[in-house]
Amino acid sequence: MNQPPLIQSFVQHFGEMGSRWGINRTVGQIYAVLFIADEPLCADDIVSRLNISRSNVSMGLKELQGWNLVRLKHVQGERREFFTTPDDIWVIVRTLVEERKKREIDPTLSVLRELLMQAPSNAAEEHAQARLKDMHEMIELLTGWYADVQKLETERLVQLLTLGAKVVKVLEMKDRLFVFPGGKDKKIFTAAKGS
Amino acid sequence: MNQPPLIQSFVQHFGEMGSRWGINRTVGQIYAVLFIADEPLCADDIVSRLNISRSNVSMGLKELQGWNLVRLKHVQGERREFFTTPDDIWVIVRTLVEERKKREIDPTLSVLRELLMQAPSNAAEEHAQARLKDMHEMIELLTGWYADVQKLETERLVQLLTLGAKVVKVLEMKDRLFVFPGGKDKKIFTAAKGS
DNA sequence: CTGTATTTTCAGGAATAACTGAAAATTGAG
DNA sequence: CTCAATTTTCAGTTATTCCTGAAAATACAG
Repeated sequence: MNQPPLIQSFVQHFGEMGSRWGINRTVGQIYAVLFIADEPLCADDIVSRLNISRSNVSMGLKELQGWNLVRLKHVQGERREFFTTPDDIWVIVRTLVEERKKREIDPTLSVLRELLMQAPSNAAEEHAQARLKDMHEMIELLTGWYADVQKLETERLVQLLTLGAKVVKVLEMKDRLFVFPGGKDKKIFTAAKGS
Repeated sequence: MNQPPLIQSFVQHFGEMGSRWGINRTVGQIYAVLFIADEPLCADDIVSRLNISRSNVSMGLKELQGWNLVRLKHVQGERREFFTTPDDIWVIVRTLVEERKKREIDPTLSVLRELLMQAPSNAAEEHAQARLKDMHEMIELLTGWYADVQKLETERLVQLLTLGAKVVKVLEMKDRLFVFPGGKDKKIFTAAKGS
């Protein structure tokens, strides 16, 4: 089936990017087709849009489901299975980040933890371990921050992103304040002198 | 050359992760060897540590240099070239993020911009474009935030990461304050009532 | 339960990517 | 400039990943 040129370009681009994203061309294209479709698609819809074999689509969909990037959606009166991507782009981003973290970071984190448990047996290992420690601390900090931010509602998250580095200004401001705790939701703030 | 078991494990792990990170096993191992070494290494050092061909090392180093992940370091009285990774882990993280953004996000951003310039020619394209717009806005927000945060000194960055989502608390606090601008570095803050 | 629609699996072939050794190119000491 | 040390290139080989069609498995209407 011939697609409008806009969709065509988008799908083709996602295919080309696929390899850089750790999936293959076809899987990237399948995702793009689902993402841009205005309704759930069944496997055969994808076959006709991409000119690839039915079995390839089956495998691609399975991989995308493994990433939690596509969802099964049953269509009234249809026996076949239909697939969609979430409407909310932020749900998609969250899933993508979560899954990439799971595949690209968590295994390394766990190896680093193991290796740091071992006692170094000579000078070379000692230096190596110091290096691993640096890497480990960095990843812990990053993943800790991520775990924290991930919990935010999307509205808050977007707010934070919009603020960008300006948030640091707010932090600096906070540093200059004296905080007198007066209960959980009742604090008194007063300006401090100097910077 | 036989490496201590700790280093061996680390290098092997980086090799295994390589494919998930968009580089191949060998390149991952070369990087690991350089990262963990306590001094600059020349190509032959890497050959002997990894048992791969000299030409493979040459290609791997070239790729890593293309990522700005390894640096050339000349050693006193040596004709051969030596390589290192930066000592500062945050320099490494910054480079990694920058390069991945360049490869994995920027091309898509530019395609999205192009496609959004075109006028949709029918209903299908109209829906598609709305979808692309969502994606585009999300990426712009994310990359804008990144561009901003990237400029921070490492100390500030770490501070921000350590704070995690608590930064939102600070934001909420700020919201409850009345701000009377009194010059660039001189503001007066006073507590507001209610939430 | 039967038979058909649909999906999944998988062995074999096609396409890509990775690796090597040999040869060419480059570098720099003398 | 010469020449040996060193690095890079690249054609051919090997290894890996991707894709397909056919067959098996599954799902479900009747």
